[in-house]
Formats: sequence, structure tokens, C-alpha cells
Amino acid sequence: MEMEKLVSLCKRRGFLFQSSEIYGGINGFWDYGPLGVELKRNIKAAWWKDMVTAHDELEAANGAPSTHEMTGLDCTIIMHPQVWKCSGHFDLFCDLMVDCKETNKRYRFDQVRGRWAAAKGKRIFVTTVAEIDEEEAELTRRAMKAFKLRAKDADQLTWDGEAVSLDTLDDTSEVLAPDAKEVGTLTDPREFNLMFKTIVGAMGTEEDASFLRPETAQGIFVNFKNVVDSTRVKIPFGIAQIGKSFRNEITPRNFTFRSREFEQMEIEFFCHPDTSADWYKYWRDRRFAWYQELGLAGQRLQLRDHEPDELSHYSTGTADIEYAFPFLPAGEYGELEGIAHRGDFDLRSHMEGKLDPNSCPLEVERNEKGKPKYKGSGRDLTYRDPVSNEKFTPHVIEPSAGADRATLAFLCEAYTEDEQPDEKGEMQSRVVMKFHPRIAPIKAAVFPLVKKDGMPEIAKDIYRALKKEFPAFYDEGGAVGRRYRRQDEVGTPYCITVDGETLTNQTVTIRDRDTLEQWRVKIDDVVEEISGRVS
RNA sequence: GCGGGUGUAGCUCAAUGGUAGAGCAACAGCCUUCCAAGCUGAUGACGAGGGUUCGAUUCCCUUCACCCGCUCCA
Repeated sequence: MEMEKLVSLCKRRGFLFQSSEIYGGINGFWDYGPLGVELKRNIKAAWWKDMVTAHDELEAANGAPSTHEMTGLDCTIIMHPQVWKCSGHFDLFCDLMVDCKETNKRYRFDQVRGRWAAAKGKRIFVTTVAEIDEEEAELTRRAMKAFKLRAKDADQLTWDGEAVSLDTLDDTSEVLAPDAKEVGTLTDPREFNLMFKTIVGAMGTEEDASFLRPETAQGIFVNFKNVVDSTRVKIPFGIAQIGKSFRNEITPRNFTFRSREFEQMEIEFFCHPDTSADWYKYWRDRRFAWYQELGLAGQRLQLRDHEPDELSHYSTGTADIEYAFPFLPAGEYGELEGIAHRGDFDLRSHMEGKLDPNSCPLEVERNEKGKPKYKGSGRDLTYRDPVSNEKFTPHVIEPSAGADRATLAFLCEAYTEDEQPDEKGEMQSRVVMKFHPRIAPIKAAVFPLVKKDGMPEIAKDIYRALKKEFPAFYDEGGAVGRRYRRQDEVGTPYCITVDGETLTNQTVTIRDRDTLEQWRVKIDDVVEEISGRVS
């Protein structure tokens, strides 16, 4: 399926629009139209129901180490700025970057290190981004090459000072960029804010700057103690949240896949360190099955465990649930959800101060004076087990899903072109959105076969009864075949038709979107019949 | 951020230095007793800004957006 067909259908039928379209649009922002909002709401509602409200905490789920509880939360988009400093986002998301005009590569200004080198009467600042233990060898290799020195002439190369970070230099005109052949190809450092910055308070200044959250997770961590203290939940338990997050993506692209404003569905699951590995496996498999149950059952969905070298130092396991979106090259997958074992990194960071993710065991990152680089809250976020009386910092399993990406995947998966016979028996192409009935924006449409003999009145009564239970649609215009096709294109799973037989025996036909099969049910049973199939 | 391409009606496309046509969709009506594209009618567009020109949708510049490749994907 070509992506343009889906994009076109999404606009034509009101699933997705470009944000601010009448003004030319704005890059990285998308609006959900009348049908899109129903689809996405259904996906979020299914997630919330399956993960939170319908969860059975009295019995251990299949594959789970024990019973567990689930609860919800909804916190603010703007939070105390210290949250982002301790979470690590401030350092990761607010960087000075330099670009190399020769190689088009981009580097973090403070991560490029180099040393003044001189030979043949010239002096340049040779740089590298190599690991610290390879730095000296790499600098030497690059300097020799830059001065066109052979190995036997190594003694002609002289160094001036120790290797330092690039951000200690005033200008970059004599810098040999890490991958460049020419000198002076780096741009001036430019601020790269991947978090949206805003000012809190009408009279606020830069000192009152805060950020729109780049993930919903931190709101859960900072409320961990509130939830434990205000409810009777006991570990193991999870806190779920659905909400908007914002990232100033460098290259928003691929329809809604990488948007600057997006919605996440996240669970932070808190458990004892000893059982955390089992819980990680449980969530990984459970979340994968969730997508399959809602219709992403084919080869395009995959569960991929991260390679050890992909993992953060503190994570003992991370897996991505990925979908082969049609806009990606063959064989490539895009992330729908990541399930990460995060250890005690987050809670400890909010207690003690930002931890250095590269330290092992994890230690607080410190500044030149030996003080924590970013001070934590100082609050005790440990947990005391009421039975064993053991006190520990819970470990966290984080299934973090993108609601917009899931919506897009369901749209892609649903889009189907098939051939069905017309009234003359000739095959005609048909576009049908094969949504799982649970997430279909409209659950049922009601048609009078023709506009006479009281059929519209009967159809309208059925329509009203259906509408009390779920989104339904009434249509009496044009040939009935055309009305069926219209519903196919928006993925309505069932069409109910009032015909001549209805007038004599009080039954109507129900037509299945995918098979086109029809069967008759009594008017009084229609609501129950459809309800049983769409919830 | 770099390079290439594109931008005309809701969608898919056409034409033109003298303000634009079609098909489908949508709307009203007719006809229709089960799988769109019969009939009649009315509606609807040159992404934005600037320049050249008597006159720009057309040529030029800028900008915005989308697509492809690179980069990025924390």
C-alpha cells in the first residue's frame, strides 16, 4: 500500500488533518478529524480499560509472577524545572550543537574534545569524539593525517597543552572537525532545545523558564509517594497515565509518526528488585499481545529485544514493539512502544539527585566542587513492605506507548483494497478499512432500503436505539450499494438494512463489512447483537 | 540542518503571460426493493508574501508545507 493513498483517505474522510492547514500548515503538528478522534479515543479507552479499570488484581495474570494492582494518574504538562534536571532530560535535550559544513555531521559542543597540534609551521586544533581511552591515539592519527606526516616523521608533530573540550575555545576557525578533512568547517555552537521552553508567570523572565514535558513518565515518578500514601496499593503495582508530550523533533516526518506534539500511554510498574526480571518479561509479552488482539496480528508487527550494546547502563532489558510502516524501507520497522527495565534509576534520581547513567553501580553525577550536579528532592521514595518489613527502592518496568503511533499503525493495517462484485456481477475494486470492531469509529450504520413504505421511520428508530450505546450512523441517500461502500471506507463493521421483509416479520439484515455476508435478526435484538460484537 | 522534487476544487489530474477545465466525491431533486460511478440542477480551486509586467496561476525572489535521499531519532 502506498502511503499517499492512506494520507488521502485520512483527509478525505476526516481522520487526520494538517494542523493550521488554512495558514499553510505547521511542521510536526497534526489534528484528528471527526472520525480520527473517535478512532484514537477508542484506542486510548481500550488501553485504559485493559490495563487499569478492568484489571483483575485478585488473581495472577497469565505469565505474571504474582497478583498486582493497577491505578491511574493524570498530571500536568508543565512541572517544576528541577524534575527535568534530575530526570536527565535537561542535559540530553538542551544542548549546544555544532554542525560540520563539510560532512554535514552534528556534534554536541561539549562532547567534541581536541588538542592544539603544530607541525610544518602550522597550528590547528585537532578534535575527536572517540572514547576517552582511545582519544590520544585518535588525535595523533588525525593530526598526522592533517599535516600529511608519515609515521617516520612523527617527531615533527608537537602538542600544545592537554586535550580539552571544544567548548573551552572562543572560535572554531582553526578547528579540524572530528570527521572533516579541511580546517574550520564547524558552525558556531547553536542552542538545540529539544524540549519546548516556556515562561511561567505573566511577568516571568528567563529565570522562570520551564518546559513542556517530553514524556509523561516523570509525573508518575514524582507522585510515587503520593499514590502509595493515599491509596492502599501495595507493591507490585503500576501507575498508568495517558497524556500529551512535546518534543522539538529535528526532522518531523512520515505523517504523524514523528510529531512534535504527541500523546503517550505509559505505565510505570513498581516491583521488588528480586522479581523485576520476571515482571519485565511479563509486561513485554503482555503488551505485545495487546496489539495483536486489537488487529495488528500479521507479519508487520514484531517484538524486538534490544542488543546488550543498545541498553542503557542501568537497564537490564529493553524491548521495542515495532510495526513495519508502509513509509519505511522494506525490512525496517518503526517503534510503537518500548518496554524498559529501568531499575531504580528514576526514583533514586528524584531522591538523591541526577544519577550518572554511565556509572556502575549508579552514582550521583557531581560538579567540579563534588556537589550533586542537580540536587534531588531529598524525599524518601523507598518502600517498606508491610509483610516482610523490608525497606527497598522499588525497581521500575516501563511500558511506554505512543497513542498516535498506535493509531497510525491501526490505520495502516486496516487499509485494504479488494474486489467485490457489483449489481451486474462484475468485479469492482473496493477500499475498506478493516478496523477491529472495538476501535472502529462508527460501530453500525442503519439504512432503509428505499425511502418509502415506512422503512425510514423503522430505520430511524433502530438508529436512535443504537446511538444510546455507541456511535452509529443513519443514511437514506442514494443506492444502498453506495451507502455500503461509504461505510466500508470508514471501517464501520456492521450495516443494518430495513427492507420489505421487515414490514412483515419485524426482522432486519445485518451485513458484515469484511465478508459482505448478511443475516437477519429481530428488530428488538439488534442492539444486543451489535453490542456483543463491538465491545 | 543539507541536497533533489512537488504545491491548481474535498480527492485525482489538465491547460494558460489576458484570472482556469474534467472525472470522482459532496449537496438538492428524480429514479432505484441489497453492494458505488443512471438523469437533472446549483456549489466549489491557482499554498503565502514580494518583485518584473499594462496585466502573473504561469517568469523571478523569499517563505511555508508535503514527498524522496542524507543526517537525527535523546
